[in-house]
Amino acid sequence: MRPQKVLDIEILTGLSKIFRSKGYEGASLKDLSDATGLKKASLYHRFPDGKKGMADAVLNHINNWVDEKVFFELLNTEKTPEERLKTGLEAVRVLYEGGEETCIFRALSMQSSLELFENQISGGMKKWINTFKTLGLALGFSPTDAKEKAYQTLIKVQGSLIVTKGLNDITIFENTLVQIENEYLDQ
Amino acid sequence: MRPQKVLDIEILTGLSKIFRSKGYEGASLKDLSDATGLKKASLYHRFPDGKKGMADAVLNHINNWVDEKVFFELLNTEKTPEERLKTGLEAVRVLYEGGEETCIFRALSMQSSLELFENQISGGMKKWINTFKTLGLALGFSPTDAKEKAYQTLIKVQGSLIVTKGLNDITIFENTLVQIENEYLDQ
DNA sequence: GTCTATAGCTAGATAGAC
DNA sequence: GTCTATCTAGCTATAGAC
Repeated sequence: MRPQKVLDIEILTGLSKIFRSKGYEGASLKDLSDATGLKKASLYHRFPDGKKGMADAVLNHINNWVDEKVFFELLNTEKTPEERLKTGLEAVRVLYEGGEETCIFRALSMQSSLELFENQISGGMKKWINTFKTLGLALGFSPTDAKEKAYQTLIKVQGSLIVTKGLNDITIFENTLVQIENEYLDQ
Repeated sequence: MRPQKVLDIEILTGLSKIFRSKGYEGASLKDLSDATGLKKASLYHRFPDGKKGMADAVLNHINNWVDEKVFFELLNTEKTPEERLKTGLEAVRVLYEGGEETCIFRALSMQSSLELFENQISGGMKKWINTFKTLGLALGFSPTDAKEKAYQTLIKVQGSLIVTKGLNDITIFENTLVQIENEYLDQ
């Protein structure tokens, strides 16, 4: 077999950059080709299902990253709940590059693309909520409060990313992360 | 002059439905034509700047609606601040059809379209924040708290709309509105 | 596995009749 | 003011050489 000119991880990084910034409809195969360094036909060789397959791969890649970096930290029982919160939110900061990057869920959840990716998006959001709920319980919240706090955490992260983009001000994202941490610890 | 087959308001309603659900790149002229009942060439007669002009008109239309229905209520000094909050949030509920509709800011703020509409989007968000800050002051918040509360209100509305779509559950939006109201009154 | 070349289609936009 | 017909460019996707 001929060696891969571009590594899988590099391809996923390039595809991710385009889908997250332009959305599904806004991402053209030319964009995806330029960002990966592979010609269109080569992308189709790697992803026989075409653009849909590329976005699926990006969603899985990011969901896996979040599993390993964010959720693993939040659930790592070798640390105190307070430490878990801190390192988990630090991973969230990295995931969104301090507010510079959008969320892939947001980028792929306009009507037409939401139909294609609803399982991965709703699954990812549910896992997010369940994980933060678990952390809330470890911090002493009641089940009801922990669940509500988890929803609010997801809502605030998503909302702050939107407002950060709209006002072109990454301090909004950063302030929100700090506020989330304080609210978990303040109770 | 030949009479308009379709009224301006009906056109704006149709265009708005498409742009809000599909985003700028995802909205085709065929979509826009079908939704308004006007053929493509007729749309170009009404909007000489084409698709960009149509989205501009939708943004202005919605910004005006929000001015008249949401901000007017929030600032209406003939009522108590508590009443203003209640009726203002009720208008927000109508704006997003209880969580069924997306926000036009969100729909038009992917990278490529954000460049086209950044002034209207950032202007609209700033006005939102200033108006809620004014209400917070009327409710007795300190300037710092009122400003922070206003940011959080915008963030929560935007975030709850994203999560509502992702989980296909409009109770998330509704719960968020109720929570916003309670937090303004609880202090 | 990657490429050039191209198919087939739809996009946004325009010309000109009525 | 609205329409049919059409233009060009770009789109997603595929064929087949290397």
